[in-house]
Amino acid sequence: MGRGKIEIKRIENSSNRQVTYSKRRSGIIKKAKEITVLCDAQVSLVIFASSGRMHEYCSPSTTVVDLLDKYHKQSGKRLWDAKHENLSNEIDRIKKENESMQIELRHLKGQDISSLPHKELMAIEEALDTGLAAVRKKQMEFHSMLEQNEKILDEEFKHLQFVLQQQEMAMEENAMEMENAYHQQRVRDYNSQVPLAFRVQPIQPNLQERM
Amino acid sequence: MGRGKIEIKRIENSSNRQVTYSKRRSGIIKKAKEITVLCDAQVSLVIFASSGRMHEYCSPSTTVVDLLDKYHKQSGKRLWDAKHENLSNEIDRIKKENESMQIELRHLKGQDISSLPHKELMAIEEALDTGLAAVRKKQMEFHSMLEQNEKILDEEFKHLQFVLQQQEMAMEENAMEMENAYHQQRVRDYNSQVPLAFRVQPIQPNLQERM
DNA sequence: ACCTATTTATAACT
DNA sequence: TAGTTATAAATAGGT
Repeated sequence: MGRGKIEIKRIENSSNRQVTYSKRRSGIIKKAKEITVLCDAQVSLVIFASSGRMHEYCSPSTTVVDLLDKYHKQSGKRLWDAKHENLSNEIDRIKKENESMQIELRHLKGQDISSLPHKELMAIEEALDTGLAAVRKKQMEFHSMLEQNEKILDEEFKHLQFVLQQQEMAMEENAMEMENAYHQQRVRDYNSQVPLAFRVQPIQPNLQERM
Repeated sequence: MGRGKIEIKRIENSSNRQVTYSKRRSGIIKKAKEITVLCDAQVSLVIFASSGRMHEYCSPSTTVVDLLDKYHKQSGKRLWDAKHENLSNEIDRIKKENESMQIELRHLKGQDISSLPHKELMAIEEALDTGLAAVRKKQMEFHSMLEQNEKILDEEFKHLQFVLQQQEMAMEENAMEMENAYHQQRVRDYNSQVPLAFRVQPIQPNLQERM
């Protein structure tokens, strides 16, 4: 299309070739843009001139990498290196695992079970029963542990109370003894002035030894 | 270029769009071929239709991978690495998700609950209770459906039995009538030779009518 | 899929 | 490298 028809073969004249290259390049890119808009297609186009200069076009809302990823999947060619492929496979694998776990979780929570075959329902019920039993057992253990703790604390408390009481008594006795000592001195002082027949006898003479 | 000018915007008519897509796609690919020959350029062209179908062109003596490698180098964009990194991140993300789901599943199954705080145990117990209730409800529904089915089948069976019985009776009656007819003929034959006083009277003369 | 009027791309030229 | 134009090529709409 032009002033003259040309054969499709390498243009020997280098400057002609260069001119044709840029004109046709922009033509192709224009057409690529048009087909993306008209037919909502996605296009990845990379052109290298013989000089090595590169031009690219990629339809909007995507990237060359994305398109090449799709290309990779569809063509089955090993565009990406092995590592890459491994990663992709791993992702797929994990995603599947994820999904099945999600389903299992939902089932255990009683969701999405409407269309389940009876056998599976039974299995789920059994799993739930088992789980519940285990959890309740744990709860019981926890509970009895609490009780145990309480018992121990209680005993400890009683023991402390006892010790405290003893200490108090000891102090009291001490005080009493001091008092006694003081008092007996006074008694002695007094007795020395009072006849023996009038002296008061203690009811429990050895009280301090017994406590 | 055509019978009419068209605006460059999405073609709403789907079949028109499809037709235009194939025409223009082959046009672009043709031009890509031409520019490679005329200007010895290298072209990598990948086109995806909105349907997902893919077409590609790659200039001869090279491959999409080679061109992408060049593209990769020239564009300076670290597409490869970026992609790689994305994949790795995705894997990490999913793995974490996976792990937490796995833990949750184990807990619901009553495993690894020893070191759980009491509050979480309670939550798990509640979840299990809820799930169990839902599953049991479903089971009940299933069961009552079975019963219903059984009832219906039972009734159907009884009905069939009844019909069968009727048919059998009808056949029996038929046979008896034939027998009777035959027998009476003989009786008549015989009676014609025997005096009236010796004839046998049937005990229930109208038996066939009553059945 | 083919046809063709018309639009578009572009070869040669400036 | 850019603009012009005659012409080839692509293609929109129809069959």
